[in-house]
Amino acid sequence: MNNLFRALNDPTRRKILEILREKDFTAGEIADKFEMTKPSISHHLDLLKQAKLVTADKQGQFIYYSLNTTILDELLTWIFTLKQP
Amino acid sequence: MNNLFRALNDPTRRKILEILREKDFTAGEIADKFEMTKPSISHHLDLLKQAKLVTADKQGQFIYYSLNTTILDELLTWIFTLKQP
DNA sequence: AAGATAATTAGACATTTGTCTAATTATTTA
DNA sequence: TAAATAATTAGACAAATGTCTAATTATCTT
Repeated sequence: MNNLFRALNDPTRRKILEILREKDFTAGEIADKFEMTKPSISHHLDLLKQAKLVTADKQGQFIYYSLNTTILDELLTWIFTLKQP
Repeated sequence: MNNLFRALNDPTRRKILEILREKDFTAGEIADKFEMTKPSISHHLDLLKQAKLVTADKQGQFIYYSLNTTILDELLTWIFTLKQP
């Protein structure tokens, strides 16, 4: 859970997740959507990967990133438990 | 949302929320459940309050803290949107 | 009114985090 | 095979974070 909360605790990373909701993108395509250097985005992608919120699929020299929402079920359960009377 | 994610991104604060799920506690009672100084817990409670995850109710020299889960609805909506195909 | 108790605020300090530039690795293409 | 392209890794650095001790504020009790 620690990695998950850490990954979500940054607006850039949350935006990346929202972008990947539409479809898969390469690291470069994602970086193009931000006013930030590629290494910074690469680092954010790494944290998202550590949290298993995204998966990376290398195709030639490109790396496609996909959203993985199943890991969020853990978070949903935690929230629901907290909300339970 | 920033304050919310920030507040949740710490194991001590998440534990405090879980403790408050049972019933309201004073700051001192909460602090007693951790191996950490009172000022540190006070600081965590402040961040939780900033995120509106808890409310504080002063009764005499005691301050009772209560869980507020309604603020989590915002987070639930965000997660569900992300999960939506 | 003085001392005791509950809690916060202030300030210091080490660790973590987010960003950058420069360098490196891997792949494609001329 | 050399140059170009995509992406990451390495290392530096400022800002944010979590913890502590000491001091302060507010309330209660004798």
